[in-house]
This record gives sequence, structure tokens and C-alpha cells, in this order.
Amino acid sequence: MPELPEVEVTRRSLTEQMVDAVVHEARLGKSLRWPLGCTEASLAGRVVGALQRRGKYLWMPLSARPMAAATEDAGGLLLHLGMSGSLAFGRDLVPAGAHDHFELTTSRGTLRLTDPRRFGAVIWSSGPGDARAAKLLSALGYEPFDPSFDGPQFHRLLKVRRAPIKAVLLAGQVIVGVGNIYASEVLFRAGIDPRLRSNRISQARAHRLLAAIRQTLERAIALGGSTLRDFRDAYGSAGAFQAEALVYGRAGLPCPNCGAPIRRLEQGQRATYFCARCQRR
DNA sequence: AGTTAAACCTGGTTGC
DNA sequence: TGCAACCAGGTTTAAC
Repeated sequence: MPELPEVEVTRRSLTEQMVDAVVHEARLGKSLRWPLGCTEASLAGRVVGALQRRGKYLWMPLSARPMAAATEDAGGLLLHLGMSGSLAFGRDLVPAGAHDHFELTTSRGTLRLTDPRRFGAVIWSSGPGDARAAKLLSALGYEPFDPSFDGPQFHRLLKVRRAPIKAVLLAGQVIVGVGNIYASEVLFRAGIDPRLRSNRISQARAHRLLAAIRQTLERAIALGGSTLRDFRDAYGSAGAFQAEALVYGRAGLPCPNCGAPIRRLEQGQRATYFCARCQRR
């Protein structure tokens, strides 16, 4: 489910409800991708800080006591929603089901991670120097909305890769947050063939692609993300961007721009949707 | 080092 | 209806 817009929508809805909450109890059910890395009891009494996002990861600061200086205790939880994860928060959640794998009971309500496929993760990190967290975050590319990231820099990074542009976007080593839905969508909006090799992209088209990424992700965030099957924000609301998808999941349907049938192909074991007439090599 | 395939899981949909 | 095959929003790991 979750690409950058869904994770960002989750971050915002969670932060509104959870900042300053005091943790009462943590409960881990079926194992997720990795072990938690601390005892559940060691989270009790900690105070939730403002959530941050890096790529598709969420960072929840958990201070050992109220008003602790950041330098004094920079610990917290690193969360990833994987393919099918979502987070819910509230005082009266429905009883936990078979796919609810992590719960954090707090003074303001209960945070619950639901993830049928269990590709998601919750790991304790003691701070920036934490090796496990650093390993996950260190190879990540630029944030799409980082103001210091611009078209020329994007172009330079694309020039040194030979994989198809779709694969380069998905890999997240150049720019983070673009998953399988939005990769097809941004390439359509930029008029670029997903099979085009990254190093063959001109500077002008790189600029156009970056602009399309920013506009598309921004619009998706504004619409609460995409809900294909089960994504919900922390209030339980579904997203609406899927209704504005121009090519994703629309094989055989007419291109909204030229009417030619949208094509589906496979790249790196993932489906890609595009219009062979509007998107050029 | 870069690129590609396999692996991790479960559930819903499609087709015979 | 039953059941196999295929599909799904991600990322790590191993292998060319």
C-alpha cells in the first residue's frame, strides 16, 4: 500500500493525536520483518514526540521523560508499513484481529499496526548512531520536497545509471518515496517512456520529471493518499487519489490524453502502466 | 558497483 | 462450488 503520500498522510494524522502521549504498554504479536530490538517493558513511561518521515519510514521519538533534551535521549521507534501495513490510533479501537501485530497503549489512546503480509517493521533505535537504523536509512536518496534538491542535481544522478528510469525511481537511491503506483503516474505525466534508460534522459526532461514527481505526490497527499484495497490514515479514513490515477491499473482503457489503449508491462517483477504514444523514449 | 532475480508473507480475484 | 494460478502499494539478500 504505502508510498510516500500514504506514509506522509499517516504521519500527519498520527502526530496530531499522539504528541506528548505517555506510553503505558507495548505489545508485539506475530513477528514482523525484524525483531523489535528492545524489551516491550522498556518503552513504558516514554513520551511521544512529533513524528518525522524519511522516505517511506516513520520515525517516532520516544523520550525517557518529559522535556528530555534531544541530545540526552534520542531514542524512538522506526516504523515501516511494508506492502500492506497501516496505522490506526484511538481510544476505542475495535478488538485486535489476526493481522494486528503491534500495539502501543498510551495516555491518549492506542496505536495499532495492522499488516496482513507482515513486510512491515517496527524497530527500536537508540538514536542517529544506532547501527540497525542507520543501515536502513543510509542508502536513501533525496527527499522529493527537499529544497536543496533541484533539476540539475537530479539529472546528474540519473546520468550515472543505466537501468530503465522506472526501476531507478523505484530503487529509491536517487529520490525516495516513489513506489509502484506513483512511478507509472509521474512518468506518464512527464511524457517519458518507463523503459527509457536513466542515463539517456536529457536535462530538460529530468527537470520535467522532478516537477511531475512533486506535483503528483503533493496532490496525492492532499487527497489522503491512494486506497487500492486497505490503506487508511490514523483516523481510519481512506485516500482518494486512486480516482485520479491516469494510467495505473488501467491496462486496455483509453489514454486520457490521446485515447490509445494503456499498456501494461513488467519491469523488475513489477507491473508498469503507460501510454506508448504519449510517453517517448 | 550496478543490475536482476529470489525471497519474505497473506489474502483477494480470476479462470478452469 | 473447488481449487490452482496469478496478482498485490516494498525492500533486503544473494547472485550474475
